Amino acid sequence: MLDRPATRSRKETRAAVMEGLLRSKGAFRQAIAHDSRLTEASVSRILTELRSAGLIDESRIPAPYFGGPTALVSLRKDICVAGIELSNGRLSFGVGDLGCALDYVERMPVPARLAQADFERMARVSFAEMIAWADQRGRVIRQIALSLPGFSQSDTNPIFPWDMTRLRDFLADLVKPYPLALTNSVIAQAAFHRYCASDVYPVSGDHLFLFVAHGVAGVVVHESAPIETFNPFELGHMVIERGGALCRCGHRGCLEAYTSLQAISPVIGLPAGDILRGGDQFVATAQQTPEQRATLRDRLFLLGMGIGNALNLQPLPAVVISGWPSLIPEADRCAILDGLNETLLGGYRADRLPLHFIAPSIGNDPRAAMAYAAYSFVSTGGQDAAPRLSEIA
Amino acid sequence: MLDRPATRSRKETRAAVMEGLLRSKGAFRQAIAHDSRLTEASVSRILTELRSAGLIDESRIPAPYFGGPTALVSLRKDICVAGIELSNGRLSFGVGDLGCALDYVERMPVPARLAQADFERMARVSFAEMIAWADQRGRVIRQIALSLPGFSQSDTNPIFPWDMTRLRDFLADLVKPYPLALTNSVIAQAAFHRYCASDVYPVSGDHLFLFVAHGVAGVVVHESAPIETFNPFELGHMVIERGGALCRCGHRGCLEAYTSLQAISPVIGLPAGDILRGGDQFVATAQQTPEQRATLRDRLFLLGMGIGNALNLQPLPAVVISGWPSLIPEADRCAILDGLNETLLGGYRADRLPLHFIAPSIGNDPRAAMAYAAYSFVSTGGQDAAPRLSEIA
DNA sequence: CTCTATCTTTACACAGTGTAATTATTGTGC
DNA sequence: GCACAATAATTACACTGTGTAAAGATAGAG
Repeated sequence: MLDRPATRSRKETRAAVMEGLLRSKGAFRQAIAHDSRLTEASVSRILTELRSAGLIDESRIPAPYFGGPTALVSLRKDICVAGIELSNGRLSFGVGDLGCALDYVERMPVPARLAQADFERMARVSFAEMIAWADQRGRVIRQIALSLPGFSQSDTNPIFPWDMTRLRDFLADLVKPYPLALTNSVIAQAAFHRYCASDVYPVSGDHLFLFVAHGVAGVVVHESAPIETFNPFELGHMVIERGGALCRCGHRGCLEAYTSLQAISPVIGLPAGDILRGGDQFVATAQQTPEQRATLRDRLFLLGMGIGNALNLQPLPAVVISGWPSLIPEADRCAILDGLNETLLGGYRADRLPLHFIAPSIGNDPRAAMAYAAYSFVSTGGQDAAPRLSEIA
Repeated sequence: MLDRPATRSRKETRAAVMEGLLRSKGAFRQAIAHDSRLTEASVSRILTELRSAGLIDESRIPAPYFGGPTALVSLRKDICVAGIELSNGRLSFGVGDLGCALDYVERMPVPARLAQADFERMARVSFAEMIAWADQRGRVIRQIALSLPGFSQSDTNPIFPWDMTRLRDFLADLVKPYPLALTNSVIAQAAFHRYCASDVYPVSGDHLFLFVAHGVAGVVVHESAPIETFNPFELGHMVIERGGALCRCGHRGCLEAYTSLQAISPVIGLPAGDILRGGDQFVATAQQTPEQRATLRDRLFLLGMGIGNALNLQPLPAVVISGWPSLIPEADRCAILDGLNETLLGGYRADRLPLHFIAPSIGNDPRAAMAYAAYSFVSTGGQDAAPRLSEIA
């Protein structure tokens, strides 16, 4: 849109360069200049700043061609971020570097309806342990991120009906003096896919990302937009069957009442908590009765309807689905396409709407939150989070 | 979000100042500085530029208080824009100033399914007439806007299934050398309400704007966002009744199949084209049978469901509805609330979601397109559109 | 007609970045 | 091992946009 990019503040430019490095996991100056829309002269200035701030590494490598570049610029591996994640029945704490390494992790099972007071109690203990671990090793946590299912700026969380003011106060007190970013689980997953698992992610352009688990959460991924601007939404509470099945939200006919883990648990014949645990193995549909398989297909059809309705409001060229549908054999999974075909304006056509299934990122927690922390850190240009220990040195 | 506003290009700054003047219809320097986030010194510089470009008027008025300002700054009334609008069964051409005055207008009835070739034929003639009118009076059209129902950047128009490349080529050739902006009817209406009828508009913050006529179109109005970034969507093709009534799009159960003008025409007992024509008078429901009224209420209930589903994906603090539901007595209209209550997560509560009905802006055409043209003009900072006639003088 | 409160403009400084000239780096050929 | 060449990386300079602060203009009060 911008004919000539408007000048940015130094912080914004640093953030742009660092964000590019986070995405690419190391780049030559030419590529940096291109990605961040700067001249190489400006890149040089910015890198000089980042170098003296101890934020980048310049590893000498043999030149790729005659006279070519020899310094591969990357974010320093010893920059440390932490993630806290509440998802899929677990509360997880983790510490690692900007490259998604997980050097410390603690995971605890929590009930599906975790009370705010219980969360606070657990968080207080585990957070202290995590900080103690980092302090013992002299590792300075530069940014912390907490991801919550259902979180949004509007502070009305359908998953965890907590008092958000109280939560913010609690967290501010808890993490002080560390900078904290609060975000939605789906956005954190988007950050994970963008910054940590970008090489295995099936789509590169704009798309709809859906996570089907206890709820049906979605986010519109705009490739060029900053992750923090993404609008997460709960597709699960779209009413697709007037007067239909009772949902935990009190309404009837919500998508979630048909397609959440709880709803399909009896159909698949596994406890809700175990369905995703199996890793990226296919759910064994062979042992299901034809009736059960038909039911499963109908549920997937409804999911397709919900996706189609969502895409009618927000047309997008691709869809990525994570969660239990990814574990279903394709023969059954394609019921989603039928649902899409009956709702998506103009009908579903595989060539116009690529549909990708990726393994539910269970067992990765809290790496999604850590990826968001890494993003938050680079977004500040590495300036807000003062390295407290190194100040002493 | 921005701690300190990043510096803008001069064009952007000019655009910001002019956009503020278009919204406020005249302001003192203090207010301009505040609205456009500039110091008064910078405002002075920008106004000096705009003055020498012949874009603003500074009317001397008595100071409102001791030592107060005496120059009210406003956009010049003789700046001329044109709008072309295709909506509600009419193709309209209009010329006027930035203040929404309508100095020239031609309106022609068109069939609901206007063929692209027919549009081209009519447009060619009417456009020439409009230009002739302006030329005779020495009025220089600085910007033209065309608004189309269903238009979107994705170039898949469910209302007018035209070849968009052909349309763009046709228009580029037709309007040459005038600058042309192409937009969606709902966005044009949003521009109309923001810039021309802002004083009678019921909401000032972010909200969902819906227009229920031949289709059910919506747009999310972000108060602080530029209008061109708005994403219009066709709510009408959300499937709310699986296997329900057949819609013109080929699917079953679309909202439009229940709530479009065509769908309610037999219920109200008026031809579809006449329902909105009556102005802002209530549709006489007294002469309807109880069965008809019940049907109407059910249709409004479905509309409420569609709105609730849309708001679940994109939570917003208010809704504004324009179109035929605004003409229905409140006793029946409130069926929308019931539909909302059964879909909106957390249920409908009047204090949390103000719902406003405004008269369908029929008979205003093409003022919405002209408002968008005015917006497009100020967005360029008044620089792209060269005043051709005055160059001679 | 002068004074004064306030608006309005102008002079100056500074941040950010592109252009172009300068300096550094490293593999190649002898 | 050394000069050369090809390209990378840095630096000097200029320009844009805007804030600060001082100077200038305006109009009502007395």
